[in-house]
Amino acid sequence: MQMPKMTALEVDDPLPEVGASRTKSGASLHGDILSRLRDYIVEGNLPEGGRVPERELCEMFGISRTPLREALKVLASEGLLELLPNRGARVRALSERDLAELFDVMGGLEALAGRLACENINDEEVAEIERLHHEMYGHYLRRDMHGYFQCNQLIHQKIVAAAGNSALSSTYASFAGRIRRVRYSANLARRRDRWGEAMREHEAILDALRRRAGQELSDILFLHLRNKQSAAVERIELADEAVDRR
Amino acid sequence: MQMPKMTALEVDDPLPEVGASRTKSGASLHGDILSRLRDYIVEGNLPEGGRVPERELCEMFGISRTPLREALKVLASEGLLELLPNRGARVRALSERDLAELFDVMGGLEALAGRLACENINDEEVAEIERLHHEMYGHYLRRDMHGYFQCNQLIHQKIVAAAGNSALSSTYASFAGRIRRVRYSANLARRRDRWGEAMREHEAILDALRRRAGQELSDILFLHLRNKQSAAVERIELADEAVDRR
DNA sequence: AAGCGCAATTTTGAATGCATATTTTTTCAT
DNA sequence: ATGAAAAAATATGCATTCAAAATTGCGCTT
Repeated sequence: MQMPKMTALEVDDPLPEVGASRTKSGASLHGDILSRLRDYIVEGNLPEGGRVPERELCEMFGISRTPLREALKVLASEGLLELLPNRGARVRALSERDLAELFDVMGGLEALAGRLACENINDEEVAEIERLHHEMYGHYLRRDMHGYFQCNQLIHQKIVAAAGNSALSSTYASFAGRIRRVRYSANLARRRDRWGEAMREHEAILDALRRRAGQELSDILFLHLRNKQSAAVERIELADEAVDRR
Repeated sequence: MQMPKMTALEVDDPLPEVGASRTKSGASLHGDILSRLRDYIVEGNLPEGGRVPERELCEMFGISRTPLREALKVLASEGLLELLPNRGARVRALSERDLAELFDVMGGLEALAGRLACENINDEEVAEIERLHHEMYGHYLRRDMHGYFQCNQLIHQKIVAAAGNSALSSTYASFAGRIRRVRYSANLARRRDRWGEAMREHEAILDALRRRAGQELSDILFLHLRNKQSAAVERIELADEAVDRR
């Protein structure tokens, strides 16, 4: 019923095709499957440390094992999965330490982004970030966590984009994805006293950016991420105690 | 001796098995092929921008196309290759700008490494780097480019290792590989006047490390890489004029 | 009834096969 | 002879197949 007849024009849609809607309009089938599977995992649809069901996924995406397995190897090299010899792929479980490491790397990448952004950014881009900053401040005052979070992410993304370095951008995106998977299960940085602190850090970020003070911005961003890290790791610890671990 | 023969006892060795000697003792065939192929490409055995001969490589490694193609996808995601739809893989040609971007990211990663190293490094590790530094200085005085280069690399590697962050280490290694491929064709940073400057920068690096001045070290390292970048890019420009490009 | 061993089933890793797309070669008209 | 068109050869992408490993199920022993 949903086994794709190998070649010829097959138009039947095997299943609702998970993630088919917002897929980065696929070039090749491989690339298509890759991003769809990545999204599927990042969004936490597979249990932490759980086996990756090759057969099911093939049926879900309506493809054979070959392109799926190619995607698995790539996702493993990205750090989202781990491959056990003769035992297939698992969703990589992140220890507290792993998470701390990832945050530090994110911090390093953002620090770099900040420095480069100061070299390259133009006034409009700064104005745009400024706008987002004030919008975020509004959310902060209204205690709108969700809106705040969204602006926050956007600001960080804008800074990375303003760095104008594609190698940096893609590396950053990859790490963001790895961390995001965790974020889905345990929503981060909800500590009340952390919030005000974060807001103040963002003031400093904007200020340094306005002055194009690259080195300073670099430093603030790293420390900002360090603080995010502490908040996040605390959060995970709590979550780990509530649920059970591994 | 170390090739786990897959199916029936097929003992015939199609070809000398490139890179079989120093392979990272293969866990799976996939991982084995992956690192062997990566080394093969990084060492510049395939022409820049040239087609990757699937068939030949299969014969060379004595495997079928499936694991090879898996490796190709991974190497493409690492940025070493690019995949053209229906036209296979090409060795990714790095423009001047690409190279500058890669150096900047390396700089950002080393800056991070320096900062983290200052938090974690112990006295023995500092002593080891100090030893390497002095050895390197000896090479500098004797104008021994090769020895200098080797010590230099080792120092940078030691700093990254001292950061004690595995995510950082593997990302760093990946970028180093991408840049190294270029380094093989055009040996970098041979400008005479640059050499003394680099040596002075290394003095500052060691000094900051001794004082565990993370922020300072971070900054020095980024700028150090920036200067390396300029030297390298100049070098490439010259090489590009001599040969022909793309 | 719990533990153990062995066969059946499932899953994994990799080779092979096949249809399509691309590249090269040949043919033919100008 | 030159260039376009057609045909052959080749390469690519993906499906399928197959052998080995792992997992499961079942009967047997204790």
